[in-house]
Amino acid sequence: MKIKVRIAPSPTGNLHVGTARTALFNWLFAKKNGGEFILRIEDTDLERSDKKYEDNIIKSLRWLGLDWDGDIYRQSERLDIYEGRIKQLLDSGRAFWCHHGKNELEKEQKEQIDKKEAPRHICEHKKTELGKKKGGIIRLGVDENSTRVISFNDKIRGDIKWEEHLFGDFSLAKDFKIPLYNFAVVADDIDMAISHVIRGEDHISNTHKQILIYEALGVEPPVFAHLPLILASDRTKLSKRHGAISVEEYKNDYLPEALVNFMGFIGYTQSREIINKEEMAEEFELSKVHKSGAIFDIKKLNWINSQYIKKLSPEEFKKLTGLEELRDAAVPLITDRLDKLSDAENFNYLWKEPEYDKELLKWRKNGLDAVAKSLESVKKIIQDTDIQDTDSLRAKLDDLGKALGDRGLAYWPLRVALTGREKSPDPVDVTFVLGKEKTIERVEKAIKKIISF
RNA sequence: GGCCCUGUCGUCUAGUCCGGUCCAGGACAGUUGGUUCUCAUCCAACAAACACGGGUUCAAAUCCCGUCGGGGCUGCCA
Repeated sequence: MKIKVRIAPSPTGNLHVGTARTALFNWLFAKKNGGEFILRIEDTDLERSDKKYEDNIIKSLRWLGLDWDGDIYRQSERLDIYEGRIKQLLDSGRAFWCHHGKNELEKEQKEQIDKKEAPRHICEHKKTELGKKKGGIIRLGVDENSTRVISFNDKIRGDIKWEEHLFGDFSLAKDFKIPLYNFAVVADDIDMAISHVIRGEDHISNTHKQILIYEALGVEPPVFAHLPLILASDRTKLSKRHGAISVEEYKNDYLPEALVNFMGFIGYTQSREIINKEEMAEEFELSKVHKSGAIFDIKKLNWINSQYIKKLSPEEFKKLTGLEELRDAAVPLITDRLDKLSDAENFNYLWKEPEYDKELLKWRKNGLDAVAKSLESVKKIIQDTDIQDTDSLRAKLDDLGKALGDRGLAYWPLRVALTGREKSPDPVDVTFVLGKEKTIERVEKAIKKIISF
């Protein structure tokens, strides 16, 4: 059997991280088994679907590197397929036009819930000729007296069973060319010869309905596998109120490789902490996917991201941050201490004049006069030294520190003069990046700050 | 309410199928210490979990029963 999987997002919002994770797992499964991975846009809900979301989904999947095979399928372009299948169901008598109004159905279900029953609806007139279209809806007939148990073997969870009489008739389409989710999915998966349906856990309860549709259509269902959900920190399904949920919102701070690496860990234990998707694919087994939901832990993502940032080449880093003017030597100073790309701004003293209060120049109990003296000596050292030779500059500053009886008195004021910050990389490295001229300029500026009050 | 899924450190998890090697291991986060002018890195250490109750057994995180908890679905959305 040819392995064929799909990711089927609906364009009602930007690409959700949950959808992205599902896409990744489908991608991994396809790669591992030499199968095909298809992208199908489920845009049957005309009111909520929007082309701009479709564009975002496509763009985001590309950004993540989750490339699909072949053309993009859109349900809105496949209406004939649904019409054919819905007529087949109508002709065989498995589906029928239901004329109960929406309100009537809702009222009935409410009463059932009050009576502590499973909400369901069975049309009495499904076999009658009343069924000619007159503003009704097409539903699949389910035998309310059935004693049958519908079951499927989930590749992640094992057998999942359902008693057929527990769910009533359900809706398939509003019209021949207006299919509803459960029906459209089945019609498409059949037409596209999907072999494995790998999707989120929230679809488990749709699966039995879909199996009934396969059955009515006389087609063998595919293999199903339901991934655990991505949870927010309050353990509920990740949604808008939890903040960043679309891939879009991660693009400024995170590397796609890092996000993919992280998503690979939501519901799966990879053999290494840092692993790319090709390596994940080699080891991927559906049976090893976890069953319980996992919280989206941004701190772990940050750590993974920092690991990837450290490995960035100066060219890559400059391109990603737009800091094209930066000297290559400055890049590792930044990337070694970065979680999120946008935090590169914290190192702007490498390309901008720093501003700071002169009090910051003080080292421990030493007064500003001692600081000024130290800076004068430092300035002299820098003037007389080839600063590209960091070892020798460091040695001279060490000597100064010894002479002053405190290494900090030599290093701290210089560091603040150059960066204007409490925390920064080694001032010797910053000197190297800034160059002799700029360094002396900033040291002089610091001295002036002190003596000009 | 009904149905379905699920339950090991704060978080992600290893171990559960085939009970002993687990007074439960790793990673992230946290805390402390070391290196150090500060930060980061690195190193060392600390704290931290088998949801609960029964049962089976010489022995249970692992098997059985029950309870409780969490989540999802319950649409003429997907």
